[in-house]
Formats: sequence, C-alpha cells, structure tokens
Amino acid sequence: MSKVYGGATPSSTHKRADARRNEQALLDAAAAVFVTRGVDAPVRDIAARAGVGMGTIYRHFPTRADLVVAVYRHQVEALAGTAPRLLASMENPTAALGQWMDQFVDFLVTKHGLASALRSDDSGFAALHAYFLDRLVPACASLLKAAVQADDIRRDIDALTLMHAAGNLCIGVETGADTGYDAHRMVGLLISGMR
Amino acid sequence: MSKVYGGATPSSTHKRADARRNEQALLDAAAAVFVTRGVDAPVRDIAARAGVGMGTIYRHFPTRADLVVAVYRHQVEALAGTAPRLLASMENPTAALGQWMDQFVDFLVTKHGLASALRSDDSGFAALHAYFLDRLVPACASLLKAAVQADDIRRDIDALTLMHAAGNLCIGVETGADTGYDAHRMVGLLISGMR
DNA sequence: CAATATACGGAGCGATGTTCCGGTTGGGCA
DNA sequence: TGCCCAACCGGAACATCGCTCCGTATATTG
Repeated sequence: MSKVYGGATPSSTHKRADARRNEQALLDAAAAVFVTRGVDAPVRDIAARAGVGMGTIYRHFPTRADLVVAVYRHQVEALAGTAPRLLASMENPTAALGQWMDQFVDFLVTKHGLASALRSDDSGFAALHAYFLDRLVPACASLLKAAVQADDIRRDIDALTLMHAAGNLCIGVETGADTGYDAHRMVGLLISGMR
Repeated sequence: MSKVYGGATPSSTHKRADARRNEQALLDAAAAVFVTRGVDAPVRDIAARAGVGMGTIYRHFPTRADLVVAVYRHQVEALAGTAPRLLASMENPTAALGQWMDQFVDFLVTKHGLASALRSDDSGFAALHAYFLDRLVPACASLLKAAVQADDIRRDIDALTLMHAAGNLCIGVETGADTGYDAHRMVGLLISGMR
C-alpha cells in the first residue's frame, strides 16, 4: 500500500538539460521562499524567483504538495531513519520516543506553516499529508510499540493519533512573536499523559 | 485592558430600521453558512444568502472576525459563564477543569474551521483571537488556579498556554470523515500530563 | 543541419477579498 | 403631510492567487 516516493530528484531519469536545470532552480527557489513566506507562498513568487514561467512550475510539480515534499524529502527521510538508531542506542524506549518526538517538533516548528499545511483539508495538500504519514508514522510506531511493551505507556493510542496530536500542537508557533507557548513542552505533557 | 465587546446586537444603538434588518439578516445568513461551509466561507455567499450587497456586509462587519464573534458571542459568553458554576457545584476543581475543557472542545469541534481560524495568522482573524482569549482565558484561569491550589496540577502552565494547546488539538477534527482522532481524548491526555 | 519531440512562458480564466461611489431610502422636522 | 439630507445600500471594479492552455522556442538525434 505504501507508495514509492523516490526518483523525483533533478538528476533522475534523463530529461532534457534545461528541464533538469529548471527543476533544480525551482527546488532552490522554493526552499528559499518557504523560509521567508511559508509553505503556502504564492506560486508566482516561487516561479519568479526561479526565473521560470508559471507553466514550468506546474509541469514539474503538478501539486503544491509535490514541491513541498521534494524540498523537505531529505529531512523527512532523515527523521524516519533516526527512529531505529534512537531505539538501538538508548536503553529506555520511552525516552527514545520522547527524543524522537522532540526532533519531529523541531522539524515542524522551523518550517513556517508546514504544520498548518499538514492539517489543511486543501486538496492540494492531500499528497503532502499522505507522504508525511507514510514515512513518519511507521517510524513513530516502532518507537511507540517498544515503549508500550517495555514500559508503562498506554496501548490504546496509535502512532497516527499521536502524530496528529503532536503535529497540531506545533501549529501557530512559527507565527508571530514570542507568545509563551512552547510546542516542545506541550508535546512532552501529552506524552506524560500517555502513561 | 480588556475591551468592551457589547453593543453589537442589531437592537443596540438606534440605527435606521433597514440597517438593523440587514444586520440581523447577515447574522442569520452567516450562522447558516458557517455550519455548512465553515467560518471562512466566501463573503459573497453570506451576502447573497442575506440578500444584501457586498458593501453592506463590510459596513456592518468590517472584519471577518467581527462577523464570527457576533455569531458565536452567545455561546462564548455561556462557556465563560459556566466556569464559576462548575467550580461551585463540584468538589474537585481538577474535575471541574476537565469538564470545562470538554465543553470548550465540544464548542470548537462543532464549528467547522473555527479552531483553524483561531490559530490563523490572517490579520482578519486577529480580533477573533483576541475576543476568544479575553473571554475564555480568565474563565479557564479561575479553574486552573483552583485546581493548582487544591490538587496536584503543576503550576508552571498558565491558562493561555493550556487553551492554546487545547485549541490546537481540536484542529482537523471537523474536517473530513472519521479518522480515529478524538480531540476530547487528546485534551484529556494533555491534562493528565499536567499533574 | 534539419526535424521532431520536449519543454517553456505567460496570457487568460475563475474564484475570492476588499474598496469605493453613485443611487436609494428612512425618518425627523416644518 | 411632504420635504430633505444624512445614513445606508448595492454591486461594479480592482487586486491577488491558483491553475490551465497553447503558441513558441530549443535540446537532441540522426
């Protein structure tokens, strides 16, 4: 059931040289714009920044989600890959889970509007949601399972629910100035409540 | 510092009869549209439903937040008013807090997109955010304070933070079909984690 | 150096938020 | 009652944004 998300890198199948160039330019431009304007920055801005036309951006990334996924793929994969390592290197699975969640929160909080986009019901973001779930839920699940088995974490909460909640808790942090709200702490509280 | 939010009811200061009529029509129309299309339904739809022009809606409710606040004012006030009663009628303040939070969650979950709108950084929703905070944070704070004093709730979390987190946990529930996600349970977990 | 498949660019359409101003009307007042 | 003007109304108009479509340009291949 899990889709294959590989092969979208510019250097993949042999397209025309200009196509590869433009795809890379778009990735760079998007990454830059996402930082300042958030993941739902105007498409035109990204195209302009990359020095390409509207058609080009939609040809390479039919959905906004495709672009976002391409930009953050490496970080997401890295996050997914961290889970087994964390599990192996720590004696306490619950602590490993907590640490992984912290990394997850870090990731979301540093991407303007990403958390919001993930929960958005905008059809254009559906694939984004799917990708994140496909990659991160299994990673989270392995940690959660270990924590449940070895420790005193309640077993009636699945990884999907946990990630949904944690993701939600990260919303509104990127935005605006310092309100005393700390997503890390809230997620920590949530996990504490799961014992 | 807390603003006065009264006097926006159609029957308030003596405007012209048609103005009152239109304001009421807009409130009714908005309430109806919010149920089906959510709080960020197209302004035109609301105006059309009320049988008025674009100008009229913006004259009566300059900001979308004004309209939303007007529509939900009664329920918000009721929710705020529940806090003292709950505190008086229950022996356990922590249970009272939990019950009040449940009502808060109920309120948010039954309003499509309200939770999302509350966390939105859209400038048009800033006043909405402010109103909810002004009304509900003190109510929550009274319960929280009692729970802290009488029970074993940690004291390093203020009402604002708690409501922010709880509000976030309600996001994405209104949307779409039944994903096993249950905002009530998540908020319950969060409160459990606060001991 | 053609010929062709491939890719590009941006005008254009529809939806939406918001403003602005000429026309309309309620209701106080003579 | 009838007049008159301040208050109010309506919706055209402008701006922004997502997305599509097609005539044009060019990389590649033989």
